[in-house]
Amino acid sequence: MTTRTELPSTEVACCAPPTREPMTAETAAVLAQRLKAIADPTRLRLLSMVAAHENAEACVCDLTEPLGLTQPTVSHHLRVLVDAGLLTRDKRGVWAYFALVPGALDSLAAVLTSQQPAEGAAV
Amino acid sequence: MTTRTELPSTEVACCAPPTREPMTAETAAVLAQRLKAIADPTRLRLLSMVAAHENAEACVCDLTEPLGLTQPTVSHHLRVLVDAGLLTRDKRGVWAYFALVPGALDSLAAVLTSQQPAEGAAV
DNA sequence: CCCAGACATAGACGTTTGTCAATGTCCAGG
DNA sequence: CCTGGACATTGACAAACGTCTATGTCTGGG
Repeated sequence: MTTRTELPSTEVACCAPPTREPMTAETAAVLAQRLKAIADPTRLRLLSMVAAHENAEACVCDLTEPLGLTQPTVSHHLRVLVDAGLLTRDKRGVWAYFALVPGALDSLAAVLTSQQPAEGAAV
Repeated sequence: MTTRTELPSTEVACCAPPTREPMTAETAAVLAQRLKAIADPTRLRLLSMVAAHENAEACVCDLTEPLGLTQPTVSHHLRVLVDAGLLTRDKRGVWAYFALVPGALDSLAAVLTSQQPAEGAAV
């Protein structure tokens, strides 16, 4: 830490002071948790595969085989995506159908571009 | 896996077949690696703090104190962000100045919304 | 009533990640 | 030169993560 605090202006400062307010630690923690949900190759492919279906809806059995992973692993990743508010689970009969939450990915992307919290769009 | 392969149409299918091509494993791996760089509370705050400066430029000494972390830890996170193509490092004299790469965050966000690789905008 | 199949959960294990203390490197001043 | 300060690098360690096997739960059919 440079001794930039309460010193006369003769002291050298390495950079200019901030003009805007930086992100809060709490906001960063919430955003990071949501980003962690999609910062995984398998989960990105799962999202893509669900989106590639006709009604943006797919069941586990169709998602397991193309990934080359076991069923419990796929189930685990799907749970992470559901908990992050990116997918919805709908169990009809024996099968569980997963669908994209409309606008969830877009609101996440919007936070990155605007550098604004946009707390209202959170889960 | 359901026995949906090479069976007559009398077999029940859990969901409709995909209409579009899902994301490649390689594309998912590259995207996930870039997302991992920003899927961390400390790094999100670092990006925000750099962006909050006047010229979108800041040195390590100004970033360490508000985070409450040690200097090597901050240096490590900055390295991750530089490697991910989100920040640039400019060492002038004794100090190292970090600046946002214009459009880097936006191109990352654009991939999420469009669900398209957009490889041309990669690092 | 029992069985088979679809999916979830629990526990275990190797790998990755975030953090720190200690040390190295480079630049500017005296 | 030699010293102090800014930053990077290394090594170590605990926590978190991704994956698997084994098992549980629930539903529909015979």
